[in-house]
Amino acid sequence: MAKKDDFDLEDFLPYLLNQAAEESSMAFQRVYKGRYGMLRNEWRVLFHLGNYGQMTAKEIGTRARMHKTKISRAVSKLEKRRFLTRTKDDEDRRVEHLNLTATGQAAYRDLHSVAKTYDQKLSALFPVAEAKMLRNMLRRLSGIE
Amino acid sequence: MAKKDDFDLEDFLPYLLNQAAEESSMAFQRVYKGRYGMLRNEWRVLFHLGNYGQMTAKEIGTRARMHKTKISRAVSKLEKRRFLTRTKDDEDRRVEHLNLTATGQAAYRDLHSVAKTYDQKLSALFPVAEAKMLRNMLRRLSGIE
DNA sequence: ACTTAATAGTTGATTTTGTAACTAACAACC
DNA sequence: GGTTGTTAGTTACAAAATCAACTATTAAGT
Repeated sequence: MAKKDDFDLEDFLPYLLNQAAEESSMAFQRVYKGRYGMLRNEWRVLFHLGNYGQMTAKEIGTRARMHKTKISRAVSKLEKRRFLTRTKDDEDRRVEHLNLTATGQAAYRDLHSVAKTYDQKLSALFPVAEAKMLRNMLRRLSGIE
Repeated sequence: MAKKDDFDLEDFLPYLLNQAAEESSMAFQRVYKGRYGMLRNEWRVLFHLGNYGQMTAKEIGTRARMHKTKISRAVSKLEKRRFLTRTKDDEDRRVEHLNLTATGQAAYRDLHSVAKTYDQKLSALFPVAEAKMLRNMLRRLSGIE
């Protein structure tokens, strides 16, 4: 019996995106969780600081599109584990500048290298041009309103 | 100052996938939440039953890759709201067959049509061939182990 | 038949998230 | 300079996810 409708749940882009996102996050999650007991938000904050250097919580939130409470909690945990330090801005004392400690940087380098390898493995599923196109399409989809 | 490393966080596929998934889910979430007070898991169960007809919780879990506790709770809520009914299997009385009620089917049809329209809008961001390729790539990424 | 293992689904305790209200600091306006 | 508004970040409480333990039923091995 053929489907009476041509639009199948498994063609629904948000669904496909979710499945792919979840599946592809899993393997990597096991690494940062296993090695450093980190949660996803903590890893994201770590990665942003490692990648872009000193940032404020606000800046991370804007870039990563994370809500400020997520960042606040992630920063607290990372601070408790001595992965980062805070320093108040002199001119605007509401603002805190976040910096990775040596420990944090080591963790970042480690995870960065795992991520890079993993990304290459995923990308290798497709021809180079297609993998590049995929990234562009995903970026485009992220910018919808 | 150029980046010292060629691998940027914003190129990381799991990250891009998550952003795109989250962004594209949001608009649709507002609909099923607003119209029917549903959560994502409830919508997923509803959609599976609407799409494939009678199923067991186990079958839904396998197809949608949802954990059984999520399904159990989603099914309870949908049952409470009279969107579905359960019937015990005669041969194996552990198994419950789930079916949408008329109300459930109406909700499904409504949301299905919204999803279809929304999917077309998303797909229209790209040429037809590319949109098709995107789906294929996402399916491929979902099947990684 | 009887013990052990496996399976479908539920429940409860803990962790994590989400939402909203909050503090503290700055800015703008009059 | 005092009122009002805005912004950075935190905290408290409710909602939801996770993980392990649980019930009930079936299957398998002896």
